[in-house]
Amino acid sequence: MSDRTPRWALAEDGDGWWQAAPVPPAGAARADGPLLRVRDPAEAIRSAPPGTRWVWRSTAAVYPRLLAAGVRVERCHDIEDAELLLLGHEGRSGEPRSAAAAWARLHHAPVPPDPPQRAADPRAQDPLFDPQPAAPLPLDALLAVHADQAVRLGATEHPDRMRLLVAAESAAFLLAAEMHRAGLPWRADVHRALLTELLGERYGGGGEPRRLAELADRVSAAFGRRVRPDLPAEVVKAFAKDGIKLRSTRRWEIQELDHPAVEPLIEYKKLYRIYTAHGWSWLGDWVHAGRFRPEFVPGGTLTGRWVTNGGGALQIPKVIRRAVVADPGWRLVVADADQMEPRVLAAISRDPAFMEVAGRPEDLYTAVSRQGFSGDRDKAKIAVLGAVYGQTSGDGLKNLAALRRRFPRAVAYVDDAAKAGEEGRLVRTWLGRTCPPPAGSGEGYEAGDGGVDPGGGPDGIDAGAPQGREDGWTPGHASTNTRARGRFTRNFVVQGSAADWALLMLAALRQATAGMRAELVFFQHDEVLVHCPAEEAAAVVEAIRAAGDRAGRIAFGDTPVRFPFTTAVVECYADAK
DNA sequence: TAAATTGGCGCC
DNA sequence: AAAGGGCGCCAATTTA
Repeated sequence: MSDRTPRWALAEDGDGWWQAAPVPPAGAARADGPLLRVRDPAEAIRSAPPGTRWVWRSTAAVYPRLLAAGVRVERCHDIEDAELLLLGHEGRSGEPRSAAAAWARLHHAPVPPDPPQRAADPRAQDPLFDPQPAAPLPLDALLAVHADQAVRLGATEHPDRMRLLVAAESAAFLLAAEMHRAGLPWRADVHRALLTELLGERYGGGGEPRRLAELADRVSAAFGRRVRPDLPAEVVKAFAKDGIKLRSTRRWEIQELDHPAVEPLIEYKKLYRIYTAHGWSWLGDWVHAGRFRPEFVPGGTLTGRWVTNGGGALQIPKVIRRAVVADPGWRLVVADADQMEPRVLAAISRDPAFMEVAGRPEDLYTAVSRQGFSGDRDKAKIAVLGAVYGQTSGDGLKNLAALRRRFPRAVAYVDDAAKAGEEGRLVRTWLGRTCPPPAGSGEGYEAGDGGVDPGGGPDGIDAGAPQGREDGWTPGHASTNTRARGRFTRNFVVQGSAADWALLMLAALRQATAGMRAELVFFQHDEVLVHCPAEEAAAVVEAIRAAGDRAGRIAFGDTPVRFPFTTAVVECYADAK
């Protein structure tokens, strides 16, 4: 990837002043361009050419205040995120990733530990809020780290892919800040009505909801004595008294039981969950002025999926989505990538038959079902998911054999990833995000080339299988932990590569909507919500379709695999299903 | 008493 | 239908 975009660096100098300068060409010691020293970083942005890629310590630390000043940035290079990705690729996950730490490593100085993550503030509307507080790094030091990162990016297994990953995740941090600022439209009045409808009135206006109390009473009545349904130990004991032995009180364990407590107990669990996780107090904490503003963290999981801090934004119960309503005259475009993970598996495994199936203009599982599953879509779906998740028992295992016959390379790809994990090696996503070493593998992890490469390349990173590991791994004896590690790495390459694709898709969509009034307001693994004026909805739908295609081409090159969306234009999120 | 762990369940 | 992967959050319980 040749990047002719101008690059400027921006750094806080510690006195409340900011410095900005063009990034010198590789090899040059010092910028020959202007050196700006300003009070307001927005001023620096406005002084540089439009489209500049901004090199800074942390997007989350800088960008909110730029947005508050009315300044948007097209692209950036987030030093601390790049450091995280590079350390991972080098087999050094867990080493501090702050810019200061990167600088210290470069100069063989004592490496400061990363500052602890602060909990999200429900009222975080303050643009100066910094989720990653850290000592500022002077401009020259930042430039030195940036130059070092450029060299290390060039030394990765697939430099072009890795640069793509770094650029895309940097864009994702820009988007995350923009989505936080925009907020998800949220009707507190609708939410309140919904809660009352589901849970009943609260005793005394703020106490336990009536329906919850009634259900708890019914559970007690069914057992003939007082049993609190939210205490698993009490529930297990109560069932035992009635001659039913339970390993847990999980819903799937109890729902088939023949006992009068089961029905009210399951209903209680469902409503209790809503009450505690998305009830009245959640509403008071998280919804202000008609918006829910979670803090999105791109790449917050090991696989590269995003997480959110506070508000449980990625676990909003479907029933609560009734409260997500577009502004008057506006719409929500809800787009869900169809079978994202199997399509990604087709693209990364290069299995010809699976790619062909994933390129047909129809439901992927239906297409798979015609290849050795005699049209049984459910069986085909179970087999595919079982392969991706590493299912160890049940129907998935039976159907896996049929899948392996028809799509040997696709199944071999995930099997190889599982084997790598069991042998203590590292695996990577398509763009190069790398899984951490197994717990207990200690210091000095040998990072080499590799990961899973069924194309016949070098056979992965050689971990050297250190002795005395906590996971009990020894050659030839697959422990429970070893198998779990295999399931993790198996899933990692698919879930992670899907997250790679999603990053590129979001970056493309963000770019496409930059000239519109439309705003991305929510993202959840394979689903994106855009809030836009009704008259823009059709253009947004098309932009999403194009972004999916473009992401597929940029990530995986020219393959027959398609990445379609199911898209709905609605006023209320709950109507999208 | 505070921090860490557990059980359970919401989402993908 | 359940069980494989990834999370966050809550309440209760255990540990330090």
